[in-house]
Amino acid sequence: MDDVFKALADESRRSLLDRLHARNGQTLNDLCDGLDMSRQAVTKHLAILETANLIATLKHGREKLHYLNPVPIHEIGERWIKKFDRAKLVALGELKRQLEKRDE
Amino acid sequence: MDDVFKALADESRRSLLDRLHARNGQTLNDLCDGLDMSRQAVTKHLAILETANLIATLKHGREKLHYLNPVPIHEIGERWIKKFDRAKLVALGELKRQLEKRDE
DNA sequence: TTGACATGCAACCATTTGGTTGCCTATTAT
DNA sequence: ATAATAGGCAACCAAATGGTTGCATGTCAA
Repeated sequence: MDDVFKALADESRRSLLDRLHARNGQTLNDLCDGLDMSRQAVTKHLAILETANLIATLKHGREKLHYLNPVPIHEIGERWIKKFDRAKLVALGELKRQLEKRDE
Repeated sequence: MDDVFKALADESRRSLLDRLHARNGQTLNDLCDGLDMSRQAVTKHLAILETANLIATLKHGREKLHYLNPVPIHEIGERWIKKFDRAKLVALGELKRQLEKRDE
């Protein structure tokens, strides 16, 4: 799971996932289009996403097709984010009131 | 939002959030307890979490109390993870079938 | 008021990260 | 057959990251 969080920490990688979400099965060159970085940089990002199991690839001739795997993202939602959903932000005023009590 | 993703990318920081989730309003020293790193390292992690608005702090005498703010985590769930929830992992067999079609 | 305690600040360090360039290999099209 | 196309590999680099240590400051208690 750490792999997934680390992979998601980079904006370029999140935008690659967005692109695949918009259109699945793109080649490396497709994914490079319009991006302000070298093909090799993109390759590295894709490798990190693949290691985190966020994308799966399939060779087809000289092309490599990239497919989004939404499962790990879903699991982060289920196993991590949901835990915090019940917690509510205690207003600062409320906090202060509690603190006053502590002193009595 | 990038701040939040980056803050969550580190296991130590996620576990600090977990600790606050278990018991809110802990001091720096509380949070250091049992952790295998210096107080200053923890301070830095907490600063990053605070910048990402994941925790709020309140000075109380010589102590600094740390409170979890679950809102940004919730927002990542709503604004980012939900988007991918509808996407389904296309089985590899399915993918291959699609590829065969491409060639015709 | 003086010592202990809770925290802050700054300099420093090794490793990781995100990027580059140059060249190599494999597949396709002419 | 040959050139163009798609991608892979490796070396290198600067900056960010996660950690350390040493010292300073502010607050509480004896």
